[in-house]
Amino acid sequence: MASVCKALIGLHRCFILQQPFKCLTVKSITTRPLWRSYSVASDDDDPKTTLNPENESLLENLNLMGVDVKMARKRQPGVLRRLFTNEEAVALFLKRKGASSQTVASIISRYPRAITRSLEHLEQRWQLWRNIFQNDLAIVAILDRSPESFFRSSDNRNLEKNIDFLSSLGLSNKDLHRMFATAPRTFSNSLELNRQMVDFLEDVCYELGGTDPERFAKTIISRNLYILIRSTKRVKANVDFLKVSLKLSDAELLELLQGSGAKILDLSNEYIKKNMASLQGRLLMLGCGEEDVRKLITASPMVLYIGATTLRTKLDCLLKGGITAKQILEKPKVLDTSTQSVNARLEELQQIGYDFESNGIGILGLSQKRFAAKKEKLLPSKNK
DNA sequence: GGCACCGGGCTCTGCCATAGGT
DNA sequence: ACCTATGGCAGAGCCCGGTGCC
Repeated sequence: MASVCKALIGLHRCFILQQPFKCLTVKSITTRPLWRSYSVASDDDDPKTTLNPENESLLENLNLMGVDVKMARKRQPGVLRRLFTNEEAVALFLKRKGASSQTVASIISRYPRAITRSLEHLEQRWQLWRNIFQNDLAIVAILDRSPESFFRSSDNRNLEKNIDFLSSLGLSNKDLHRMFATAPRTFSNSLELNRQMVDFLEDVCYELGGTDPERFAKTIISRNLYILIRSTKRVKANVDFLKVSLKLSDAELLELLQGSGAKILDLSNEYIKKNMASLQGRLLMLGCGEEDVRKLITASPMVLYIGATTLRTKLDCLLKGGITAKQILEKPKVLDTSTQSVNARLEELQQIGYDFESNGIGILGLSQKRFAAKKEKLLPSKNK
């Protein structure tokens, strides 16, 4: 069978050699690729379809596998024109790792280039991931969520170098694991790109008069695992924006960035600006001073994470419940609670006659468990 | 026991543009 | 001419509990 296949491939090559074919750039495919009888489109008048028709037996195969061919075509049309692909081997490989047929189909639909990877490449890449994860299913789950992260790069050596590099920064295994799980794209970045971000962070530290740039970079990355999938341009814009708009000294900015500010560094720059403006506008309108707002944001940069609309509804909801802007400034943690929870809690507390003026609003920012316990304690005394 | 402070956990893809290779 | 690999972007919060102080 294999020899027949080989012979056919040889024949096929002779046939297609006259064509300008880049379709044979199968440098990474080392397992036996599938040979197919692809029919040249009958409509010879159209040079496009004649020169680059889709591989019909591939389409058939994909259809049989339950792949959404329409989606695949939209995403990576070139893959459907390839003469040699590995869909069967890839599917088998993934299934052996515990992926269901639906998962496999969904992965290929969303990232068709997956079927151009060789078995050898896959085994290697999988092994590198397995050094981080305990079992195959954890990896399958990530592939199912984000096939592109796993399949986009064909460079396993680069993946290896990235792991080495990130480990060398002093990131713990736990951090690496979380990064693989939550920002897998990081590992498909070129080593150079990741290095650029780390260099950039270290430069920021230097410029702000910090003394331990390596620790600074490590801290920010570990606090914000998404940072490495952002552009330095974006992060720089955010650093600059925070510095100017919060009127921070170098030392203050340094503190902020490696503290709670790290989490908002990866936000889109326009978004962070919009949120800042909206927050300032609202609070000033409610009679807060500019300095109050500045202090609030410096102390709880996470408030900038909240979109303008969410913030507006949340503030409205608090105010309607009788909470004052001043109380919110004093206990910004309440903004950490979802509008839904805030609403529910306000209602529950109103029913038992809770007085925010004398008891404060801290109760609104507790975890569900602590809130329930606290409420439980309030009840009997109220009923007496 | 109660509170404040703080940090951590979860989570984040799917698309487009383009340089560069054949 | 066409394809691959890679960079970059928009999108948009909430919850939990340890610890230490009173």
